[in-house]
Amino acid sequence: MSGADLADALGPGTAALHRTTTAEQVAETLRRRITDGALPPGTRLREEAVTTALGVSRNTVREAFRLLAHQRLVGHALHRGVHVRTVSAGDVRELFATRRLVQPLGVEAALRDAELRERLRAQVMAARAAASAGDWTAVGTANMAFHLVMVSGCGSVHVTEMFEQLIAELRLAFLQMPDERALHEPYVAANDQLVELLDAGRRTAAITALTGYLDASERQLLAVLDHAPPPRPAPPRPAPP
Amino acid sequence: MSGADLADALGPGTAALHRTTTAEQVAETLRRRITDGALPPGTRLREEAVTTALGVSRNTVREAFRLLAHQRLVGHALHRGVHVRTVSAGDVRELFATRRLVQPLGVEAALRDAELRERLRAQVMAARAAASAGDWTAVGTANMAFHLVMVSGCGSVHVTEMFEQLIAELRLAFLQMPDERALHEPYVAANDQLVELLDAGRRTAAITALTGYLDASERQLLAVLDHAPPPRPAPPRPAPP
DNA sequence: GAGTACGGATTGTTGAACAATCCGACAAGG
DNA sequence: CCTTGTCGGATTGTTCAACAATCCGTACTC
Repeated sequence: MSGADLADALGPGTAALHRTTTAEQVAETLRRRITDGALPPGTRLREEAVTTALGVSRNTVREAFRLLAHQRLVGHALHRGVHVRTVSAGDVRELFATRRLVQPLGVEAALRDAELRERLRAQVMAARAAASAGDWTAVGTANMAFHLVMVSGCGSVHVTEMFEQLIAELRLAFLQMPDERALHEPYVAANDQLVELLDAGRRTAAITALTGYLDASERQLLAVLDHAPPPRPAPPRPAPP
Repeated sequence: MSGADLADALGPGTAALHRTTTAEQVAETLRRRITDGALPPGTRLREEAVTTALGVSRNTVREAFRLLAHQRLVGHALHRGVHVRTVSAGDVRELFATRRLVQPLGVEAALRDAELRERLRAQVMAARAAASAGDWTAVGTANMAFHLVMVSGCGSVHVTEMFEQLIAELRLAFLQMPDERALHEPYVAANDQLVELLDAGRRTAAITALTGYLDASERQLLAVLDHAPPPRPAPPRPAPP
C-alpha cells in the first residue's frame, strides 16, 4: 500500500491523535469550565492560581489565556490580568445586529438545500429530547446548534467561524440570566415551525419568523441586562494576615 | 465638572495611550514586514532568528506568533514552527465565496446611507491619486479600503472584523501575483461606477456590478494560482559547516 | 532504490528571577 | 467629607537558561 493510499485509508483526523500543545489543552479545560458555568462571568483568573491548579508552567498558562482571549471568552487588561467576560447590554445589541444580518443568509441556504433542512430537523429533535428531560442548558445548546447548522449551510468557512464565536459569546450572556427555561424552551417549537416554513419554501414567512424570534430573544436578554448594569468585577481579596 | 462629565469629555480611546505589550509590538512589526512583501509567503520564521533580530525574548516572540496566527497571517505547525501563509487556489475560492455573501449587505447599507457613500467616494479618490502616482500597491490598499468601508457600513462589528481579516488574507494572495497593475488598476473605475449606481439608488444594478467585479478579480487570482500549485515550503537551510 | 537509523537543529515546556504596574490602605490637606 | 499624595503587597510583563520532544536531512543497509 502506498503512502497516499494509507493516508486515505486512515482518513483525516487520525493524524491528529494527541497533536495538541499543552497550552491548547489548558485552554480547552478552562473553556469547558467557563461554558459549564463553573467559572461565572466576571471571575478573575490569576496566572499563579491556574498554574498550581493544573500543574503547568506560568508561560503555558499565559499562552492558554491568549487563546481564550482570541475567542472572546476572557478579557485581558494590561497588568490587570484576565477575567471571564461579562456580556453587557451593548454587547448583546451588537450580537443580535450581526445575527439579523447573517442568519438570513442561512435561510436562503436552507431553502435551497433539503439535506440541510434534514440536519436542522435533527437539531430540533435533540432540543425536544433535552426539553422533556428538563435539561434546559442542553436545550439552549441544541437551539444554538440549530442556528449554527443553518448558517454553516451558506458555505463560507469565514462566516461559519464568525458565527461560532458569536454563539460562544451568546452563551456567556445566557450564563448571566436567571431563568434558563424561559430563555430556551419557547424556541424549540419556534425552530420546529421555522423548518416547516423552509420545507414549504415560504421564504418571506421564514425570514419574518426568524427575525421575530431574534427580536424576542434579544428582548429577553436586554430585560435583565439593562436593569442589572455592569457588575463591578470586585472579587474579594484574601484577608491580610 | 463632575467625574462622569469628564469621562464623557475624554471619551473612549484616550485611556489606551501607549498601552501595548512588547509581544504586540513585535507582532505589529512582523505584520508590516509581511504585508510589505519583505517577508514573502512561505518564508519560515524561526523563533531564534526573530529573537536576535528584534532583541526580545523567545517567549515574547512566541506570543507574537500566536497573535499573527490568529489573524491567519502565519501558519503554525506543531514542532515545525511558523511560516508566512501561502494562499492556495482553494483559499481564494473560500475568500470570494464569503465576499459574495457578505458584500451585498454592504451595498444595502450604502443605498441607505448617504454619508457612507461619501466615504466611499473618498476611497475612490485615494485610489485614483495612487494610480496616477503609479503606486499600484497603494491602489490595491485603497480598493480594499473601499470594500471595507462599505461592509463596515452595515453596522456589525463582528462582520466588519471578519472582513478585515479576510482582506488581510487577500492581500497575502496579492503578494503572490506577478502583475500588480493589472490586478488593481481596473477596479478604480469599477468602484467609481459602483458609487454612481449607489447614488442613483439602482440596487439591482449595483449588486450585479459588484458580483461582476468579484468574479473578475477571483478569475485573475485563480488564473495564476491554479497553474502554480502550492509551492513546497522548502526554505534553504544554512550550509552545514 | 526502498527502508531505516543516526545526529543536528528547532520547537515545546519548565522554573526562577527581576522590573513594571496595579490596587487598596493610610495619612495629609482643603 | 471629599480629595490628593504616598506607600507596600500582590500580580503581571519579560527575560534567561535549561531540558525533553520532535522534525528533517543524510548516510547507511539490504
